[in-house]
Amino acid sequence: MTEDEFDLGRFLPYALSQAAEATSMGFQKFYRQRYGMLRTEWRVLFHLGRYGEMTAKEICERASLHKTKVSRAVHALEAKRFLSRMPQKQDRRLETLSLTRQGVAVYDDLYETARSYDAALARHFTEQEREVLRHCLEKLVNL
Amino acid sequence: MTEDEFDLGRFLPYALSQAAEATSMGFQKFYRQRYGMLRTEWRVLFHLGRYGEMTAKEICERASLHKTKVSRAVHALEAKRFLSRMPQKQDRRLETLSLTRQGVAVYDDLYETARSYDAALARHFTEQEREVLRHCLEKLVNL
DNA sequence: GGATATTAGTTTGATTTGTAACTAACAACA
DNA sequence: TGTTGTTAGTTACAAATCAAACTAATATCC
Repeated sequence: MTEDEFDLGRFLPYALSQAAEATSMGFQKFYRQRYGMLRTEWRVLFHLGRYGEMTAKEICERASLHKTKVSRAVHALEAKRFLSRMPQKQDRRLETLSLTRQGVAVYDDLYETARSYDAALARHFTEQEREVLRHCLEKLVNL
Repeated sequence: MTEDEFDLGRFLPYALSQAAEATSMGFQKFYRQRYGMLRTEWRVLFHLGRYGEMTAKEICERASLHKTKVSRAVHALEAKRFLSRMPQKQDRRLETLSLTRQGVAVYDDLYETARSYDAALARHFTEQEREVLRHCLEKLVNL
């Protein structure tokens, strides 16, 4: 293959999708098998566990998720008793979402799982490679 | 944030998904708006345009796509008259797929578009960063 | 106060995806 | 030949996603 050949593997959106797919699938089985959760549910749970209680709106912004996705994830997490809602007095459109005791336990478990899953991935790269990778990905997201 | 803090942005599957999402959305509008194509259709079209005629099975393998996805994309591309099928004499389960003249024109257009889209992304990074990025993504896919 | 516009969140219907069962053709081997 | 197994591709049904319309509450402006 000459230097000039433009191949799918060199097309950044494709290469990123494939890598994202590969690594996400590996982690997905934890939250799916253990807790029957979907990807959006895991993200919402993570945000609440990591940053504390907040409204659905705030989750949308922080996680760059559409409000319908968040709405459904919140319902699903509520049905699993991982999350509870508390209407705000001063603005009854808003509800403060927070994890239940059980939700916190699930978060703790998945947090540690994510951490070691990530560490296992990181082991394939040098510190310098990780730096560059992180930097590139961040730049692409905020592009 | 301390060095020890493990954040979503540092979780590789998440960072990759976000970056993939961001870059894919940008390119998606070309094949969607111009040709009403879905992502899988674009990938199938690309494979046929780039590597020449082949069977659905071969596309599945090369593109790491499930056979139902390919089946549906092939039907869609056929409906758009971008692709035609030619049953094989020696094994009638197989059909050789190839792009029509129109399909080739679409491929040529999207190929050039992808090339310049990718070049635009690449401009944000140094040659060294691109190398590391490419290397890391490839490793993650074959992990 | 009352009309109009925003905002948070939900619901609905259409599109897309995933999973598993299915069909048709071929292969292997008694 | 006939039985059993495999393979390529399709179909059918359930699950998930997306966009747009909707509801209820608040804000704005006259």
